[in-house]
Amino acid sequence: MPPVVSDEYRARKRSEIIEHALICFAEKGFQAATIDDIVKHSKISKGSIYTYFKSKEEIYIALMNEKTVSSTERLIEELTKYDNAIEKISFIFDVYKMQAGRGTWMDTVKVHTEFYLHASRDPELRQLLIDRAETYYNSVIINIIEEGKKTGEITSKSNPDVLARLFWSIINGVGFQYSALEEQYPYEEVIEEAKEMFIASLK
Amino acid sequence: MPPVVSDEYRARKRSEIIEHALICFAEKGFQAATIDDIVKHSKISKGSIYTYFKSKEEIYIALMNEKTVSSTERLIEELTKYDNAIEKISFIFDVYKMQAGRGTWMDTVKVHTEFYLHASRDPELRQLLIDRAETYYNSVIINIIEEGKKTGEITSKSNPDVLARLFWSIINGVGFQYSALEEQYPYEEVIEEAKEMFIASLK
Amino acid sequence: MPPVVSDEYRARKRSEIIEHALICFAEKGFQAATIDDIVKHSKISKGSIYTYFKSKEEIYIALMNEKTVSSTERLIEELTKYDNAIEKISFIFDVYKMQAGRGTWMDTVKVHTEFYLHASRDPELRQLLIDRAETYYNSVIINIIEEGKKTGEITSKSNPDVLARLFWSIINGVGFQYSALEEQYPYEEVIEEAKEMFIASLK
Amino acid sequence: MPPVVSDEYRARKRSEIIEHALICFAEKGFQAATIDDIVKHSKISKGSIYTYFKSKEEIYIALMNEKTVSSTERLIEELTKYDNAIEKISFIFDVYKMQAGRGTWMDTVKVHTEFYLHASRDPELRQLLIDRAETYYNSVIINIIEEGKKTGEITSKSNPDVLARLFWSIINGVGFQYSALEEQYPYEEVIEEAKEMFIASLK
DNA sequence: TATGAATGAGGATTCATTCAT
DNA sequence: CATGAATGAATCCTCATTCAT
Repeated sequence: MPPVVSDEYRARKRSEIIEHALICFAEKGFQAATIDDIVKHSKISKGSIYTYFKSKEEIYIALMNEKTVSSTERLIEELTKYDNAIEKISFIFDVYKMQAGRGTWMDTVKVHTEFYLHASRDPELRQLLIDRAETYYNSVIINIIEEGKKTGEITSKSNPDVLARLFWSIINGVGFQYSALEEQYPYEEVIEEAKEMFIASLK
Repeated sequence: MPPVVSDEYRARKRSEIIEHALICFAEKGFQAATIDDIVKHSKISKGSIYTYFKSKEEIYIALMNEKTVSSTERLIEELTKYDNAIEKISFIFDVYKMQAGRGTWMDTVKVHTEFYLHASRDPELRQLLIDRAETYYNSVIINIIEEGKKTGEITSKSNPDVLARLFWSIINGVGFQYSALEEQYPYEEVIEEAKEMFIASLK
Repeated sequence: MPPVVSDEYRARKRSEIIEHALICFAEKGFQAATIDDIVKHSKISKGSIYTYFKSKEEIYIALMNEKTVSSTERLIEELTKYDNAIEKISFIFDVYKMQAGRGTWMDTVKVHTEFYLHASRDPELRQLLIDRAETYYNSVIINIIEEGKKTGEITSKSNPDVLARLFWSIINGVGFQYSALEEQYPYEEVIEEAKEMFIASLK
Repeated sequence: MPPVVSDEYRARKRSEIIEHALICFAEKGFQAATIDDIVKHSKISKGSIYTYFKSKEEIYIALMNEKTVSSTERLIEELTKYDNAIEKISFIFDVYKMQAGRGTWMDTVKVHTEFYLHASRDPELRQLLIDRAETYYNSVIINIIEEGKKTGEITSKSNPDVLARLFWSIINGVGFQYSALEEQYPYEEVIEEAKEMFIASLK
């Protein structure tokens, strides 16, 4: 018997659930958000959700994976447009700066941060986090820095790995404060300041 | 007739509960940690906990208040030892750098971060967060920067409020990543890098 | 897609829960009866009970509503068989007299009485009580009395509202004493005596 | 060693507790009223309450006993002022009629009714109820009726016990409805109507 | 696959009662 | 005797997950 529905149908349904789950998790937090919240928000029945994901936690993990992967892939692709290291760094700051005022992004930051906390308490997930920091985040910055050093754009003697860690810590720290304080936090100015500071330190 | 127990006794008991709650909340997260966990960990009976706090959330809030207030007060007091703005900033970075490897501090960071998320979803608590950011955090840095400008140590034209925001976002961002990744994260080096970067940008 | 279960199924389930709750409430009282008592008695799971009623109190209120409404409706319908006012009054006394020895009815009286106490302490429920006294109880008697006055059967000059109040107070008072003292209370004789007394006073 | 405090002191303290408990029980119901409510209302410490009564239920029982005994004794004494049976009955109705608007009395009725329910569920207390109905209540009315029959005032052929039961059922029924509906219930008129009806039936 | 009713373990909170001071 | 802190059993309710239709 052939599959009753296409793989593509299943993939779309999964995405749909994930999208609604993100909003629910952002609104109430992972623990406080219930499957019923997702049901209400997505209008997909509880039974259906459980045919696509075997637990609430699995939705959470899938959510994080897909967001990270897709956003990083897009970022890397866009970076190819620039061939100057400083411009690349500058571009990444600008990408985050542009997120100002976007609810979806604030939601993502909240869920992302909470997932970090969650994952840091589970050995398996923690490893995933560590791997991902390496694969998706640090390597991007390290590559740019090393490239910049070759061309002489960057003269900083600092350890590229440390710089990469600091880079993402700043992005996360600023984004997190913004997602919590919202309009009370001068997000764009702070990102701009961070950009100047970080780039100055590289030169 | 004298009171059955002194105010001081009660204050100590409250602190004791808070201390144990911090560990439990850090270990499992606020939602996942149960009152029974605190009972087991503290060996204080459930009923007793509820005579000192009227809900789990109240413990959480008290925990945050006391940690913030006492640590900030200590910090401010110690800052008076330095009369140079750059030295003051440098000292604060050093204070955080010294926390490396201290489990208690990593616990505090996790609980602190989670509380931020929690509070950002509750109008009343969110206001508390905003007020506290102003009163306890930003003002400290703004004062130092303005002092430094007067003495000519600091020449940066940037908005002191924005700088203060960035400062704490970096501290939080770095601390958070560290608390999640632990020994995988080169905390001391990152803090050192951040210190140099931030101070360079002020001059 | 058709609903998984019919409305009728749900209505029956609700009734079932209510029926078991009545017995539990009668046996121990509303407060003392636990949800687990209802679970044990009905063999319906706790979760299920909570999908039909959102709290123990809601079961209580539903219980009172359905009992009152259905029993009054039946009573009114049966009254149409008589076209003589005195016979109607006599019939109502007889209906209550017939309840002698029926455990279900004694249960209902107890729960009913306790609900009165409960409701008298809650502004919203108290209003419901007042409205119901008017709509379901007093009006029935007042209508009969006024009808009887027109036909000349009833010559009493007393206020029909006061007579209606007295009528129900007697029914309740007698029923309540009976439900508490059971076989120690000569219920049928007392109801009979009350009937004669009340009817004599109307003529 | 002689007793530290006099019996009279103890008796007064007990009464005091009982008086406050009555109000608390009336306000919230026996189960819902907590010992802490009584503590707050009476300003007597929890420990103290437990030196005078060994449980919450004991307060309840003591409350009922003292109220019943003292009020009945007073009633019987006052009845001696009348030497006519009808006047005596009339007087009792008047005593209850006079209670209109007295909060204390409405409180007593509520607590009394709830105690009935409570006691009817406990074999020991139920017996106490049955005995008391006989000793304190029915006998009073039966005596009057039998006296009235002797003097020829009363000609009713009805069983005096049944009449006595009906008498108290009416008093209770009317009182209870009044205590629940308060100003919505025309208490005085209903009592007056009941009095006329009952007396008419005796003659 | 889709649905939503059923399940019951789990968790926050309450409160009568005890007992050290 | 008086006090009120300590105790933990008891209870309501939630919610992730399962499964019959």
